[in-house]
Amino acid sequence: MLKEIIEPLLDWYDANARVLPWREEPSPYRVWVSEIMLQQTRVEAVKPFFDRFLESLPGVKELAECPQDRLLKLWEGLGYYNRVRNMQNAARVVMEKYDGRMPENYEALLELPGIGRYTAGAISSIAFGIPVPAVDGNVLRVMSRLTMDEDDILKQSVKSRWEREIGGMMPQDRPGAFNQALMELGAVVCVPNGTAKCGQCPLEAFCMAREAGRIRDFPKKAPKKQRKIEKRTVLILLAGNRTAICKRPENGLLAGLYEPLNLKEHLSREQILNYLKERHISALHIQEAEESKHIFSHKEWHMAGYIVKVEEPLGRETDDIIFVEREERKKNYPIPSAFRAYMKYM
DNA sequence: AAATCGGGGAT
DNA sequence: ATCCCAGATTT
Repeated sequence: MLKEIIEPLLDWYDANARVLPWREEPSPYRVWVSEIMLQQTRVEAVKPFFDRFLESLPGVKELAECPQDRLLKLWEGLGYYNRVRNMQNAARVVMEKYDGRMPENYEALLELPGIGRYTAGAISSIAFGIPVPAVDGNVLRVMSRLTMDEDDILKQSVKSRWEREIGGMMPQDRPGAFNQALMELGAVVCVPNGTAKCGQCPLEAFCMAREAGRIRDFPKKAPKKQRKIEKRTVLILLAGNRTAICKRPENGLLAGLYEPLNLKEHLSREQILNYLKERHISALHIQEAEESKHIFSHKEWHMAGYIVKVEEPLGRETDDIIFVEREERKKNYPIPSAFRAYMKYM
């Protein structure tokens, strides 16, 4: 019976829970921010961002009122930037609809932008003590191994089934600890890729995959499709001590962030000159920089870089291009990691 | 149901 | 190189 895992799991968690910034004082806002940051992102990656974010935006009101550039700058390098844009939209709803206080209710949390079933369950259980499940990738891996479940954990139907299963066995007195214990076990003991540390697992005696010596065979996952390769041409425009950056569109990849000129395909010097001429930018000199590859989850950019010295623009702007000094750029403009190779020129 | 959306660390 | 992460939203 699966319910037998509850007590040994909670005992293990009490003795082994990691000390994490968001566990010190699990207020609804702090739990919310941590859960959004932790979506598809490891604990170690989130650590440097969490305290800085909380210090800069200590509450729902500050988050709701924060200018977008400053908000994205706090998220710069974390990835999946719509997470923080959605969270700000949710903060504005919380201000207007709930008088600035997070709703103490799973269904109401689920309605907020950026909060899905997992995050609503995590906030409900950890911050409010509501006995609802929080099923993430860790939990699915642990459960699939415990029961040798052959189903593909990427399927929504399988996640729903485990939510129902776990929802029916929540310890009513410690739902937050139980959810975190399952995730913690998956994160530090029942780790992916067949390297599980079964000797340290409090559930070893209950684990069917362990008994069968088949930990490596679980969880089952459908193979993922190949990434698309996109050729890009990146132009580092230098005008005196200023460089050119452009704001990306409000939707889609890297929405709202800034970047150097980033053009489709690999362009010849002639094509580059034509492009600049059409935008009334006088190029004085073009120098090849290194090529660079950046891998996203579903596509790759193969970038050819050029350093282009241009005449000082009369005003500050040409079209949507802004010329800024290095220190101002570093302080105020969020730029994706994809351009890391070229930042030394800017 | 499938595609989109980042980045980095482990293997 | 491949995997995968305290997932959500859009198509």
